[in-house]
Amino acid sequence: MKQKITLKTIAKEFGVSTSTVSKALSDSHEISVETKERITAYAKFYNYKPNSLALQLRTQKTKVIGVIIPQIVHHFFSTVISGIEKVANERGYNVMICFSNNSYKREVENVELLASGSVDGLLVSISKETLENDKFSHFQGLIEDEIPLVMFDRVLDAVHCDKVVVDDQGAGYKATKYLLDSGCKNIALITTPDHVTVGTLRREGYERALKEQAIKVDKSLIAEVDEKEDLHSEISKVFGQRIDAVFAVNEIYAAIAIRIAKEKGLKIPEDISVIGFTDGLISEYSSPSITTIVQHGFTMGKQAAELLVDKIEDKSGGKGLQTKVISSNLKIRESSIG
Amino acid sequence: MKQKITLKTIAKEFGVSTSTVSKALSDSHEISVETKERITAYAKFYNYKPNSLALQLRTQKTKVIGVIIPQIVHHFFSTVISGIEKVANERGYNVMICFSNNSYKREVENVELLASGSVDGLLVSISKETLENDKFSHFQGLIEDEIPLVMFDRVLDAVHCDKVVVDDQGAGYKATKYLLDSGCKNIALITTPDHVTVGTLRREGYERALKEQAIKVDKSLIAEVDEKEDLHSEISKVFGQRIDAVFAVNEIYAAIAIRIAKEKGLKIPEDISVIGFTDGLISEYSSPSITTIVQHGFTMGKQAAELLVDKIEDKSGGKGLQTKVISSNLKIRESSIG
DNA sequence: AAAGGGTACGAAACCGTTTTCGTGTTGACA
DNA sequence: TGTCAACACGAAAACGGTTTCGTACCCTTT
Repeated sequence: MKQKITLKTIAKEFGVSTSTVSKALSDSHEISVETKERITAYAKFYNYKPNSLALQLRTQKTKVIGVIIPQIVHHFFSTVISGIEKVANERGYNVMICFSNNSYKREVENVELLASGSVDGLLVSISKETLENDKFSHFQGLIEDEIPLVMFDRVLDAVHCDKVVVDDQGAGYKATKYLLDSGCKNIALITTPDHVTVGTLRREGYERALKEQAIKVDKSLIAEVDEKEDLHSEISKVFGQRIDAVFAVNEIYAAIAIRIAKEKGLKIPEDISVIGFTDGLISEYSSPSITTIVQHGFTMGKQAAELLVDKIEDKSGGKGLQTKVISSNLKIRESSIG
Repeated sequence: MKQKITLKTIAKEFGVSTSTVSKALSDSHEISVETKERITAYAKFYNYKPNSLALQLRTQKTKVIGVIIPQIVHHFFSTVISGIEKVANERGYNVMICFSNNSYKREVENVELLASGSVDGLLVSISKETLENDKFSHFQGLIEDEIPLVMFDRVLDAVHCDKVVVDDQGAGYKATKYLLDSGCKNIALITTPDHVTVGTLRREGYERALKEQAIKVDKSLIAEVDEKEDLHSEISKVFGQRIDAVFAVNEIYAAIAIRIAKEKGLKIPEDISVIGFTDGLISEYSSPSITTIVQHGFTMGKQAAELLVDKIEDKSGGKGLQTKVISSNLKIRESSIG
């Protein structure tokens, strides 16, 4: 990198002090009009830009917000990031992104790195491993240092900070209720293992909707599928039962369910309805297109960022800790009976 | 944010100078063992972390690389980012991400922002608008300031910097050749308007493969579809012709082609083969799954980042400007005849 | 006793900027 | 002629580190 032009360079050029140059460039009344004109002209010509590091050191503000997410190659997280970037940009902040890769160790490293002065605040979605082990001392440290922190989507209840979450329970309820209302009786649920909070919540919603209509929860209709296993064969199991609908807790499970249904010669939605979660490209472009719960990742990102920036700029108005719940809604497509 | 603990704080506590503390913490031989022990113990207890801004100002290095991409909600770009982050992390760098939203203005703003001292180098994929207007003075500025710059995927030929691109022409050729070899005669091409370089290159590959087999390029089989238009009706047009294969330059176009084929009662791949570009989730999980050109976004991200970090650390070894070409390959699935 | 050499630490410069608090010069006014 | 304000600018501190270059002290050596 070439030696950049600094206040000192300019000062030397004009035989004045750096303070004079600084003031001239900020159009201070202390400097004569003539001097100001000469200096600004020179600065513009040589494309002078104040060194942001120096500014940051002085003001103790970096105008950067750090984001830690489990992974980026995931439609939902991309949309969240997109929302975060939008408000960050509007409010004059930049975004620094790190991935935990769902590993506890990487998450801790990232937190420490970002917290050591390079960001004004942190936006975090917890990694799966951290969720499983329920360790959170790295966040406790942030809170002691009073570094603004907002968690979103995958949160830790034990950490006292602002949060933005999806109403997963309500969403599970909505999806199941919709299937019941459209005449389905035997609804299979394809979910994740228990430790992933969101899966559990969606399941609770599912069970609540069934109970409300006095339908017993049939465990043989529920498949807990780990992402590492053979998805196709795991999901096939529930097709052994007599079912007329499938509620999958994510897009991919839904797509696989559709594939299996087709293989078994079932017509969608006539013989079986399928409903997914997360409104991504798969749901939109597969044929038949898939009815889903849309999660509003963009909204979630925006809200989380707003919350954080308010906190950083101390505009939260002493509201204390907030937890915002983003409600989701159903987007009805071809894989279910309207 | 709480007042953080600094060298000065510690120095005052022990009645020594900041230099002593600094040296003690870096285990300098100049400091007595006893003093070192007392100071490090204290520092550990109070969780002292050197302020990274101060370090950065002094060393003139931020250990951050800036990335500017058109959009994040896009499978290919997510994978690229993922690759970038991987090597950045391995080599001790952080990643700062900005989106141009395909707008020239935002791209310029982002470049200026990142270039004003907050990053050690820049990784850029050009926005569509910039590509259309062929304006690139903002990059010229970077080059004059000798700020390391690597462009990837969507690049500007006029800017002299390192580049990492996909072999789009070769990929177009490969896809077309494969279709021809499997017995298809009338291959429709669904591409983007001309100004998007990648679309043009893929088309060239398509035409080259046809010519090689002495087949005339039939313009009525080529649809130039803009993303803003009604994709379904635009793509429908080529189905008016007699075709036995479709080569789409992206996943979404391919998915829509499949949908149209189904609507027309055509069997895939018996009546018509479909091949896409970009190996995303749609291709993998739709049924039938879609044969695609896989682009190796992860590899691209890694290579781009390697190139950049080498440049930053001056390890490029005077190789001059490099352009790396990532070759793509075909992933055969259900939508075509193996 | 003078010279030499470790030992253990401090002073100060430096990175680039902003900002507070002088300070020298000029002109006006009493 | 002395006083005072206004003007235009400079010196220095501050942000938080690292690093170079002293230097005071003590012990050994000749």
